Amino acid sequence: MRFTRSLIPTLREEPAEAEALSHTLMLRAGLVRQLAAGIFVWLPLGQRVLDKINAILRQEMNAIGGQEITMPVVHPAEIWQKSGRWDGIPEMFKLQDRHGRDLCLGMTHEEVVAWLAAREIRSYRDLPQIWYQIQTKERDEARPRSGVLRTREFLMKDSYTLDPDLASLDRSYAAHEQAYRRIFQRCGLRFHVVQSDVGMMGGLGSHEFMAPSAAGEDEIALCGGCGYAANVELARGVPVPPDFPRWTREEVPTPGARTIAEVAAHLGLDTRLTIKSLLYIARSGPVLALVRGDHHLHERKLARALREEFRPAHPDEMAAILGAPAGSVGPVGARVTVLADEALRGGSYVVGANREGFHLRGVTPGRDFEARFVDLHTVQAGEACVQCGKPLAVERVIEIGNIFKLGTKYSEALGATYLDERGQQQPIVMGSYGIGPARIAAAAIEQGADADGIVWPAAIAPFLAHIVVVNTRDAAQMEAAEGLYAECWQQGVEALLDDRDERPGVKFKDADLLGMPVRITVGNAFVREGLIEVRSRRTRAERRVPRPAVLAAVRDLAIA
RNA sequence: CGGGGCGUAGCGCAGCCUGGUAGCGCGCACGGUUCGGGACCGUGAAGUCGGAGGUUCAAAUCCUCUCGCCCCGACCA
Repeated sequence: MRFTRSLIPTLREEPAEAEALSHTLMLRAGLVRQLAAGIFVWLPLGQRVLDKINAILRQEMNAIGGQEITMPVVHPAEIWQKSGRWDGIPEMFKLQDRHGRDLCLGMTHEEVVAWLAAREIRSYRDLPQIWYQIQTKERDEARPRSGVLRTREFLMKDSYTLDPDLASLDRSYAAHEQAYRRIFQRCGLRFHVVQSDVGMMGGLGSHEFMAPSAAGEDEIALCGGCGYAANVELARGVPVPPDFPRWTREEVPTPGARTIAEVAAHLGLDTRLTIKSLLYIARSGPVLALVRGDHHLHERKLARALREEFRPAHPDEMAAILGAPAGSVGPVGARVTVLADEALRGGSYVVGANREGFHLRGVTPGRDFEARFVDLHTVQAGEACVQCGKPLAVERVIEIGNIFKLGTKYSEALGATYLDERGQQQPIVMGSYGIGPARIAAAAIEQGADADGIVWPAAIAPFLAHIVVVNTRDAAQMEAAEGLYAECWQQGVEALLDDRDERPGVKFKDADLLGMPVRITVGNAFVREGLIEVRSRRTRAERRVPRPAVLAAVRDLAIA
């Protein structure tokens, strides 16, 4: 690829709309352009990155027996109505055809896979199967953000396993986990595999592949001692308990104190000696959820404990149900269901008195009020690991892949069954597995970039080598560069030739911004001494070598 | 969906408060001088000031509505 004949629109300045590092750099390096909120055009260089990633995906999926197929983007409503997912998913794009038939745009393909399996799989002899595709997904996200990290239209490698039973599913699932590890390793990413919430997907278990990055939307808890790793939406930790004072239960005035911080300051206490009382309205009635004053309630944890729909109470409901405004409510004497975080068991705390401007001191959950103890608080760094007791670390991460054990939910809904060895009809056991190639690209940028621009892992770089001709009007330089360019491609080294009639500084800056692993410079050293400069983008190590040694130096530095 | 911010030339921004018909830097085109880390001089092209309505002799500027984009939160199959 020659720069002068390519669409590589690099930007000198940071685009105003970009906040995340990867977003800024993808725009500046001319990889993508945004058409609308969460909808992107992939330009030639960005497309090459996706192609590299997709090639790795295909290799590793094929290696575990995956068969590539392509399913449609447009789906009839019927299959989603059968699975029960037609209603209640706000992210689903819905439309009608000219006859008024309901259709939707595919946000995932369990329904189509189950439909296909229902028609084509008949016997246990047909199982197991692994089907995958690399295809566009459409999700009307409430808030697209961070460049290509959360978009409304995106490419996804999604695969689906069909197995006769749970033991076989476990094998398919394990094969995927191993394939995913290889994929992310080959893409040059740092990542963790963590336990995750199965969410509304329903299912028997799931894991997420998480790449550490400040731009991530998720947080995970990690134990350096035993390897425990989980998304904070379900990660459990044991907080260090505070020293409880010996106090007798009594009501104390806390005029004007509305927040935990104000109450604690007013009483001269550590916030860890207070309890935060949060009122929710569930379908079956009001629920008071309690966490320690310095903790945050995780609503996904509350959702798992309640198993019904709920929402935060409005201020007037709080007053009507508990007789006090938000800052003064508490569990003692409250005639509502009380859920208390397990960290509160056995301690002695300050809680709201359900009387405006007053709190109760010396309250022990379980003794002074009845409560169901469940895990509700969001793990914080430093809490003890539930498995080994070592302190947990909390890291911000980008979700680059996930794997689900689905079970028979979709196969039963769509009638995907097989006949077992005894001629009995059985539902097919399914698994589903996803990877977002754009997120791999963004995570690679986030993890590798330096102050000058992108630093691509060699495996997914648009090109391995970037040839800079210092002076394109010097015939000798141009001829040498052309020769090197041809030789690179002949030898399987994909190269970009910057043949623009620009000053060297411009070309060096762009080379750094674009981030190819190796830069080859043809300039004065060649004119004077016949030497070519070969330089590593990542380490900045540079070698001056005679022409015949260039390719070897390129390969050498690309690995370094 | 709740909260906040921003829409002026391809990009980054000023002008708006205090109305008088648009400007700077980069980029782009042409000419010249330069040429190893985003050169310099000169000339030039390019803008329905997001859109609609209103106030006014006059609106980028004031008012109303509306569309779009970004950020925080909720949500995220």
